[in-house]
Amino acid sequence: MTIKDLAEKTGYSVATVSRVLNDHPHVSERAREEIKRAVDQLGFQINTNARQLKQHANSILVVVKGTSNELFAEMVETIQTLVDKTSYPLHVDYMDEDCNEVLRAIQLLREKKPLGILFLGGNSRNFRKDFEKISVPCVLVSNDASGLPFDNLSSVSTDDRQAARCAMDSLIALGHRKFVIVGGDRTVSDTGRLRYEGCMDAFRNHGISYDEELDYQGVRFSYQDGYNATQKLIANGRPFTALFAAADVMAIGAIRALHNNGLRVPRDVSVMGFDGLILSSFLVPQLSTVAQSAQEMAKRSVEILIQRIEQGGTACHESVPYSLCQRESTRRIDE
Amino acid sequence: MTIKDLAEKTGYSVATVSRVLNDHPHVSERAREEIKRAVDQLGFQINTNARQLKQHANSILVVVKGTSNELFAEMVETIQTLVDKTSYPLHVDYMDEDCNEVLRAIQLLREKKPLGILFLGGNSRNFRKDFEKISVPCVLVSNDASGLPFDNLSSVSTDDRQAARCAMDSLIALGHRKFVIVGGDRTVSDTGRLRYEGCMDAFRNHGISYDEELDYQGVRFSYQDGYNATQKLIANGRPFTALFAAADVMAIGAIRALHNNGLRVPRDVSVMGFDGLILSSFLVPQLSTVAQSAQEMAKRSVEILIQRIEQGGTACHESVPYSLCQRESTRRIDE
DNA sequence: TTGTACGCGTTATCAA
DNA sequence: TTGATAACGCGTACAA
Repeated sequence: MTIKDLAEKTGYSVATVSRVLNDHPHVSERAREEIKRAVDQLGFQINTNARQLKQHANSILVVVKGTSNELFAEMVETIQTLVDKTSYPLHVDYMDEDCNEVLRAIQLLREKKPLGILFLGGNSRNFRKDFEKISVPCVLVSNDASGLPFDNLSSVSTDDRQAARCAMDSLIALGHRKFVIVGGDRTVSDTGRLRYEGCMDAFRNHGISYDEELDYQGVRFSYQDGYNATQKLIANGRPFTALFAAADVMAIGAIRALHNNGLRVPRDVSVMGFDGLILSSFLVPQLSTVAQSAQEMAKRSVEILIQRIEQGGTACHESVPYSLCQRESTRRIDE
Repeated sequence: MTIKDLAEKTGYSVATVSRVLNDHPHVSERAREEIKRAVDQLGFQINTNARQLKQHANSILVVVKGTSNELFAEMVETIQTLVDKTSYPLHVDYMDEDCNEVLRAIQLLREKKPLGILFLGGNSRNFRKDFEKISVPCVLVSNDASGLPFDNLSSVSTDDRQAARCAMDSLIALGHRKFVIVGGDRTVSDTGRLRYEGCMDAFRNHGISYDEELDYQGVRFSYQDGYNATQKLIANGRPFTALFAAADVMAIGAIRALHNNGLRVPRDVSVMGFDGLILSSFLVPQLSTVAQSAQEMAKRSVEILIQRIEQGGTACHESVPYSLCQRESTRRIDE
C-alpha cells in the first residue's frame, strides 16, 4: 500500500495524493475528499523512511539519557505538551544510561534531520569529544554547558552546587553537625561532582569537619546503590545525625538501610534527598528534598531551542530555581 | 557525505563501498581497508532512512506502552541482553500509556520492517480492532491473548486473576475479613478487570461480603490515583482491616493516604500491592506484594518470538509463575 | 573482484 | 487544479 496504489485506486496522480497527505493547497475539495476516504478505507500508512529521505523533516528531537529516570519522564511530558502547541513534530529517543548520547544524536540527526535537539541529561566528556559534529541548535537540559566551547549548545539546569549547599545549610541550621553523604561518582557524573562540591562549600563555611574518605560514598543513582552505600557508611562506625543523598532514589535506599540497622528517620537520622520526584511526597515519612523545577526546566529548554531555531543567536545558559522541601524525613536536633 | 562521495574519494564505485559497509564478501582486502579508512576519516554516517527503504531490516521491535513503567523498564533490560546474544538488531519504541500501541506498531512495521514484534503491555480492544493488519509474529507480554483470534499473536503473562485471588486468600488466611480494593478501571484495563475478578473469586469462596460500589475504586495506575482512591474509601466510612492495590504504585499512594488519616500500616491496615517493583522492597515498611516474574516473562517472550520467526508455527499462550511476597505491610490480625 | 543502473516510496519542480 | 518526473541515499541484480 503506497501512494502509487492510492493514486491508481482513486484515479489521481501520486502528486495529488501527496498533496492531500501533506495538507497542501491547490487541491480541489473533491479530490481531497476522495483521496482521504481511500486512505481510511485501505488503511494506508505513510512510509516515513521515504518521506524523511526526501524531506528536511522539520522536527525537534529529544534525546533522553536513561530509560527509567522519573525526573526526565516528568519533563518529557511537559515538553510534549509544549511542542504540540507548535507546528514542529516531536521525536523522543530513549537510550541507556551509559550510552554515548552525542554519538546517538549524530546518528539520529542523519535519520530524522531535526531542526534542533534537546538533550535530557548528558556527560560533558561526551560533548567535548564529539559535539563539534553537530551543527543544529541544541539545548542540554539539567546540566550546565557554559563551560563547553560550542555556540550552538545552550543549557538549562539547576545550579547543583548551590542547591546542594543550600540543602546542607538547612540541615546545619537544624542543628546537625555530623554528616554522611551518599553521592554520585564524581569521576563520571558532572552532577555528582557539583552536588558534592556544594556540600563541601557549606561545610567549609560553617567550619564543619568532614572526612571525604570515610563519610562519602560515590555510587550509581539507584535504590540498591543508595542502600549499599549507607550500609558501608554505617559500618564505618562514625556517628552521624544527618544523611544527604544526591538523588531521591538513593535517599530511599538509604532510609531502608538505616531502618535495617535500627536507626529511625528522622528520629535518629535526618535524611535529605535531591530531585523532588513525585514519589518522594508519597513516602512515609515524606522525603525532605531539594526539588528541581522539572516543569520550568522543560519549559525554558523548549523556548530557548525554538528561539534559536527560528531566530538563530548564540548559546545561552540558564539556571532555573530549585526549592527546598523540608518535609518529614528531617528534624531539628538539640545540640 | 554519502556513499557516492565515499566512492569518489576512494576511486571505487558505490557498489564496492556498499559492500564494505555491509561486510559483504567479494571485496579485495585492499579495497576494504582503503574504504574503511575513508569512512573513519570523513566521519561518514550511513543514512538509515535510505537503507531501510531498500532493506528488509531483520530486526526485532519492542513496543513499550507507558514511558515510566518500572516493571516494563526491568523487562526491557532483560530483553536487550537476551537479544544481543543473537544476531538480530533490536529496536525499542516507547509510547504514551493511552496511545494505540497496535497502530503505532503498524507504523513502525512500515518503517523498520522488523521480523517480529514484542508488545510490552497492550489493550485487547486495540488488538481486536487493528491487529489483523499485522502479519509478522508477535508476542504480547504481560497480558493474555489466548482469547484473541490471531494465530501470529502469542502471549506471555502472569495469571492476573489467579494471582490476585492468591493475594486475597493470603490476607484472608491472616484473619482479614473487611477489605477495600484500589484497582484499575475495569472498563479500559484488562489487567484491572482480571485482578478484580480474582479478588471476587476469593471473596466468594470464603463467603466474604463485599460491596462493589463502596469498597472498590477503579483508577489509573499512579501514586496520586492510589492516594485519592484511598481517601475516598476512607471517607465512605466503612471499616476495613486490609487494602489491596492492583499495583505497587497505587499501594504506595494508599499507604500515604492511610497515614494522613491516622491509620498505621500494618498495625491498623494491612496493605498488599501487585507487581513486585524493585522499589517496593526498599520501602519502610517493605511492601507485601504479588511479584510478577519480570525476568522470566521477558525471557520466554524472546524465546517464543525468535522461535516463531525462525521456524514458524502458530500462536502459543503461556503464563509465568508469580510469587507472593509477605513482607512488612501486612500482618495477622486476631478475630 | 568491480561497476552500472534500477528501484525502494516519497516530495517537489516543473509544465500543462 | 493537476500530472509527469527528477531527486533523496542506499542495496543489489546483472554485466563486465
